[in-house]
Amino acid sequence: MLTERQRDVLEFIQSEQREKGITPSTREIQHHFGFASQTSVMQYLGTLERKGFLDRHARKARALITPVQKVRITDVPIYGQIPAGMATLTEQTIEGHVSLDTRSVNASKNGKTFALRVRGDSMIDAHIVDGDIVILEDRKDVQNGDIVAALIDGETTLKRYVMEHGRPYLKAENPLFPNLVPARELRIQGVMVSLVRKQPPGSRRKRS
Amino acid sequence: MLTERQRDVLEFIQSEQREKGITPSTREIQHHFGFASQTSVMQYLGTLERKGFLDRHARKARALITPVQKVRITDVPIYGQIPAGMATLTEQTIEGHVSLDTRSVNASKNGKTFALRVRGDSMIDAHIVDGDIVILEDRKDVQNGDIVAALIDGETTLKRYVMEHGRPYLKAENPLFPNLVPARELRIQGVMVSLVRKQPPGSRRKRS
DNA sequence: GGTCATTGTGTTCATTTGAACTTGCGAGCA
DNA sequence: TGCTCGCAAGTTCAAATGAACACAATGACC
Repeated sequence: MLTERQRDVLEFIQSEQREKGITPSTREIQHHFGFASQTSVMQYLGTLERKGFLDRHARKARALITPVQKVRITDVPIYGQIPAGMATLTEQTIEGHVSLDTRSVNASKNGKTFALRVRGDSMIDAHIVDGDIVILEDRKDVQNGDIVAALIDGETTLKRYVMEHGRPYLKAENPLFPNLVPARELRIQGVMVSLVRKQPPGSRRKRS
Repeated sequence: MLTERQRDVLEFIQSEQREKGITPSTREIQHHFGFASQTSVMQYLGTLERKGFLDRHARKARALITPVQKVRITDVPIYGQIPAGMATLTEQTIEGHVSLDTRSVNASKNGKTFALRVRGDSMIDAHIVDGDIVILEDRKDVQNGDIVAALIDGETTLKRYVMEHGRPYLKAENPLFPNLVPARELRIQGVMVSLVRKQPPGSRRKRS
């Protein structure tokens, strides 16, 4: 898709953005590669834009936008507890944010992505422990075996969604916790797509 | 710390960065607030910089750096395998990147941060499974009980660092794996600070 | 009353910066 | 052979942009 040289230019732009926090100007790119003219740079930028690796704001300074900042990084709100409906999610219930790049999250564009802080060890056998932050997506197509956040008795719990004999139930991944068979409807708030765990150095984590 | 007006300016800059991907110029800030002169903007920028809410690259266009992009988000390289010395880490051995915000990672500024993809189930009892990405920091102060990446026989392995009777050894968190007592020196490449797991929906993950 | 930080206006300047035009070279292709 | 495409040099322009200088109003604090 890109020639080697074109990739070099793109990577230089991205690394400058990461390291200095600002986009390089055409002349800075020129000098880095030792070009005697800016025209070369202009051509690379034009090509990269045409191929979709770059967005430019015409006539503005340092106005290059690479997928690094535009597509990849998502700011995900962490909720302590999810109330009844997704509609009632407000800024108030947000505990904090995690920023992750889209690829490491597997997030699709359509669904709303959010995060929950895990409390308790009911999913310990799925290697999800107390304090972990699970990233979920509000999607419709729940599949058998997915780990989901569901609303049971006004509380949000994380369980595995299991379909058996045509009827779904929620399975805790810990023999000490009971499975939940929904009385009427099952309200799925999100499907787990990713997990983030802080590991404070120096504090030994208990083993199960 | 900041006056209301100063906060307004800072928030405008940050929201432009998030939405458009580029930093506003002084004139854009000026027009947004309806100032008749750029000098007002210059004063705000000066104040914000003095108070530490902003970094500026003098004489460069759109070169404002706010904590949004500078402090919070770190781009962490993922290595498949770490060769002998940290010095030999090059772009070539990088498998990809994860972007995380500094807070969720607990990363300190001094140490180099990097990531490793976990292979095998030797840390299963610490709830680290095959395919997980562990974020590590290259630091000197390894403490008893930390999970570390260490170099053993030319291979990088993830183990728990345990100090016993004044002598350190590496403990696998899986009864099926042996502990490693270093013959001579123990080469710690990094201390685990965080973990990221992708959970592909629809594919049921095996339990231990 | 005096000092200081904050918030402004009005104006001017030098630099930075994106962009356009022309020319040249070599590789691959019909 | 002629054609396109990637890569690059050389030159020039106009717009975008940060920065400086002088002046002024307001409110807090002593």
